[in-house]
Amino acid sequence: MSKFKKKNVPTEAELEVLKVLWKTQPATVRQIHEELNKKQSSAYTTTLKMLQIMHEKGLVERDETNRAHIYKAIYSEEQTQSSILSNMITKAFGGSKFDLVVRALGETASTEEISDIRDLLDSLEENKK
Amino acid sequence: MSKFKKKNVPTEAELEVLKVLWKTQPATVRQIHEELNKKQSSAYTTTLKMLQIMHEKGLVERDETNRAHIYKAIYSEEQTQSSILSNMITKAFGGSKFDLVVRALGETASTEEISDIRDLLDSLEENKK
DNA sequence: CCATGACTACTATTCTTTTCGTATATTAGG
DNA sequence: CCTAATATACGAAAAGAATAGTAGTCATGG
Repeated sequence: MSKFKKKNVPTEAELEVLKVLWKTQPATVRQIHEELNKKQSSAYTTTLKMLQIMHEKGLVERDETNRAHIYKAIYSEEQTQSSILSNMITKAFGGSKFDLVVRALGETASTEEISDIRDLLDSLEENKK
Repeated sequence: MSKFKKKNVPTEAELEVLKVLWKTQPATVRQIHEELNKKQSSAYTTTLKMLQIMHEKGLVERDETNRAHIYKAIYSEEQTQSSILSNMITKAFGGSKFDLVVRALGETASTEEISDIRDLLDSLEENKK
């Protein structure tokens, strides 16, 4: 019986790294770094450090067989989005998932979006059968 | 014409303060502090400082007429939730509100929740007419 | 074989957020 | 009045996140 589930919510910079990983799974630091630098430049060691920290935290795993370690995200994008969401529901929506959806759809939902959501609900109920 | 809209996303500690304010609008630092301490204790000046910072940032306004300043949130809980959400949609959901809703409803939506959402969608379309 | 380039580890710096101590002013009770 | 309680302001320490520099190692092409 585990005491407290370690919160797996990545920080902002970590999320950027994860995005790259999700696109091109196992990857070396070098590859990840190049990809990140397309958006905004930083030192190679910054990316490296980031990966090392994420490894300690258990956000990524790596293959150390060769000199250049090869990284993979441990949690999928979907899983991560879910944990970000549930963290947020707790902190900013009084624990109510419904409130979050209301707020998200609330003001600016287009007619099209609305029917998309309807379809989603339909398929959710299907699966429940 | 304003250049860049200042992001109004409160930090975690700021959000805690805001929650108290939304419950018992205008309030003194003392009142806010007592309320916060029910959850977790901290120094009075910590709460004070928090409010001062939030004031500078334009998250709260205050009445300085009397010695004990009286604070009010500038943005409603709904507005704040919206900006937190849109911030998050940008950063973690590739800008897709739909994806966020999918993720939120995805796994654990109960039958009851689903029908609640349907009702919500109905009323959204009503308003659109 | 060895010099050069590329890799990891470690440490330090910077920036932001959060927390708190101290100084100073104001108010109210005895 | 004057002391004790309570405010604000200010500065700075502490904690967390992000960035970067340096040292040492490995591997490989010339």
